[in-house]
Amino acid sequence: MADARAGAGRYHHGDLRSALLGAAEAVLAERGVEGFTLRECARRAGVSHAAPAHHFGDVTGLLTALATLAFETFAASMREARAGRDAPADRLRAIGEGYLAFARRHPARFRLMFRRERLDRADARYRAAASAAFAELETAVRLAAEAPPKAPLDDAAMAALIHAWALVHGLSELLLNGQLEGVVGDDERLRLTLVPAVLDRLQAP
Amino acid sequence: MADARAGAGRYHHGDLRSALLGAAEAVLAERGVEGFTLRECARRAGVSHAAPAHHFGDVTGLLTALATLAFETFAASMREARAGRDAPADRLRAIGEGYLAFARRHPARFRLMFRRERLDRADARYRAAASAAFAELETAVRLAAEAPPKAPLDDAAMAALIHAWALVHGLSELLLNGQLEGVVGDDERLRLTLVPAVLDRLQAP
DNA sequence: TGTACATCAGTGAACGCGCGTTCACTGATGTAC
DNA sequence: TGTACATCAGTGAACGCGCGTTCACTGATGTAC
Repeated sequence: MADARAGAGRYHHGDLRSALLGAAEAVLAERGVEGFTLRECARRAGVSHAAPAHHFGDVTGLLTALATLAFETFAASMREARAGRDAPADRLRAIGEGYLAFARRHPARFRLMFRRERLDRADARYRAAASAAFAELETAVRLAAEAPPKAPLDDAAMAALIHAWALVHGLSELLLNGQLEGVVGDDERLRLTLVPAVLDRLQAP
Repeated sequence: MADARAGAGRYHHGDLRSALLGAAEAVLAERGVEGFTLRECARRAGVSHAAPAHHFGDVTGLLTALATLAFETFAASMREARAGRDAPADRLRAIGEGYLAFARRHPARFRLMFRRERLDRADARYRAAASAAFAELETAVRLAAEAPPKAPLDDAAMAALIHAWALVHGLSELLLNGQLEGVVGDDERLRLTLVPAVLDRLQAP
């Protein structure tokens, strides 16, 4: 019978790729992109420091894989938030909630996804995942702006899309960086009243 | 007669503090916060690598001083943009333009200012400079929302303030990270039509 | 069913690198008398 | 005007650190026959 605990004392790990991604997730959450190192990931996966190169090549490779997974979770967060909200304005607002919810729940992943450095943005899987996530937002804006499903967006609709994205992205950034604490003070008021009020502005494109 | 070129071959530099800030500015612009090191700053200032500690203590000290200067330039950028624009809606829009203009002109400084790590956000001068910059935005929103100059903002006005900040901040981030390129394609259209159209949304709080 | 062999996954020692920090020092400047 | 001395600014050698990368290796797995 095979050992149920994958990798326990065995020479071959069995599923090192997944184990490394899990470890990397934790390192990223704890130390951010800046403090992220391959050696620490290997350490946590209980494997020699040269092992990750086998699966991901280098730091960029591992982080790109991580960002790809993050984009998938991100898209799922928006998809879940919009479930059952059929009116276009409701749906757009819900997408905003899903966007923000992900940023708050996974700050390190969120910051990673939108970086330029240490990420291979030309990677096919990364691009696909990023596009799929963005499509959630775009579709919601299209519906709210009553734009046809496939045709290129005209200036007004495109401006509405950029507005929606910038608004919800900026809100995420400001919250993540703790910038709004200095402005509002009362955290309850910020969370329960102001943030929802700002998200309301997504309703009318 | 004293040597006019400060620091030329002399043991005492004369104005090392300024020279280090200048060098640090360049290092930051070229390598970003991540690639920022004290030793490189010292190298560029033509001074031993232990010298910066004398003036700034450590990396955080130097970066905090740099961020403080950046906030001052940032506030100036908004002040200049609003000069001569007296109608409240015009003024708010102009503040947005100044905000964005600074972000585009000084991406590394912009990113530095809003960081949490490697920055002493409790530093008095840093706080003062950050507050002064933020006051530009707040005042413009107050005028546009017809809120009294000193009293605390009510929910609607506060939401308008956060909306304005998030919008313009998010737009800056997305542009800086090149996120919008994949969406719009045509750079002219983005710059000349869409960004102004998004900034227009600052007019009605 | 067994054997040989290729392929793959992971090891561990070694390398060179640049960093921040420390520390005794030295050269310059300013001040007291 | 001169001298002594304290203070300050900057030096340069040394330290330890963790990193990424390389490389010959070894142990396990799978496949061909």
